[in-house]
Amino acid sequence: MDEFDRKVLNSLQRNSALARADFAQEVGLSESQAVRRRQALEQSGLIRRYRADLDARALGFAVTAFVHVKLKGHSDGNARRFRDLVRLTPGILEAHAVTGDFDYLLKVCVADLDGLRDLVNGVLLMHQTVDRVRSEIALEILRDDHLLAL
Amino acid sequence: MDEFDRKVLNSLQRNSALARADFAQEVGLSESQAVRRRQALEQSGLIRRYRADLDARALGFAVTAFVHVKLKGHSDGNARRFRDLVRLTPGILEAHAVTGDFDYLLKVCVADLDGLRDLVNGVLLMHQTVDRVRSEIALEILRDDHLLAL
DNA sequence: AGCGCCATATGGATGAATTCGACCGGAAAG
DNA sequence: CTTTCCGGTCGAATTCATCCATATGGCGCT
Repeated sequence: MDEFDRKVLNSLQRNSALARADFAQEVGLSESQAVRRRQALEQSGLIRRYRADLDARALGFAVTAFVHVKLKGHSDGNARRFRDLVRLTPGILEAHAVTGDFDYLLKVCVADLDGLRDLVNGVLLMHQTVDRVRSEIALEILRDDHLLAL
Repeated sequence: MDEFDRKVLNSLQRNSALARADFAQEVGLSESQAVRRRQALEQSGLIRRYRADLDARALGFAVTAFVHVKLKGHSDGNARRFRDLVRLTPGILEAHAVTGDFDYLLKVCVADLDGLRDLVNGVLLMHQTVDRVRSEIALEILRDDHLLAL
């Protein structure tokens, strides 16, 4: 992990669709070497995958919200069941176990407030493991680039 | 936006590095048509960009946290200055204006707790516009695929 | 409904450009 | 001196951009 690897990762996390020549120039290496670096980083697992970043708003997902969740008990079984719920429920973009008054923080993206209600009241609160939730609706996205500060 | 477009977007948001042939098969169209659909969706802006998803943990970013921020006043100037701060500060992956007791919710990713302290105490709380913050540290990532439920 | 007509969608083909994978000789580092 | 890193080359595979012929789906008209 030297400066070139960082430049490779930085270039790819910003735009993985660059032509080889442009990519190599951005990295500051020859094509062959820049690509070798990239392949090594893919092989090592530091690059998890390549994905398309979609415009949620334009696709009709008007509501992004952050939902805090507190479980009823804290048994292993409850945690496992909630984990399965989170993994299988569409519309959940991220889910983290967090410190603080709540147990989990979910980032969700749905079509409208009805969708949020269905998710919160219909899915989360209906689940046996869930005690209570608190939702915060995203009014505006100031930044959403997921860029690691390499 | 028919079912094929949805399949194209779904395939790409999961894995944008598929070979053309595999991509077309996943979509259920011929190569030429599947690619035409993809190009149209790129052109329309529904596909914002292609990016590499990096393994933050393996890269030494051990701490992910969610930081609620409340501004001192709610003048336009304050909001604008805070927006600039957020845009320019490395380590902030997302920033949203949200409903609730706080004004903003930031997702940050830093090397360690010192890095979080530097960001919260050194950057955010030092800023003129910021009244108070509340940090929640991610103890575990249950889900992080950012998959829209197309 | 039946019929022609048009715009669009589709699958396939083509040659050009790009990417890939492997290789090579030289430079740099240990 | 040996290992690793680098830049460049080569042919093969893939992707790209374009074209073509057909198929499909409305749409107006009878």
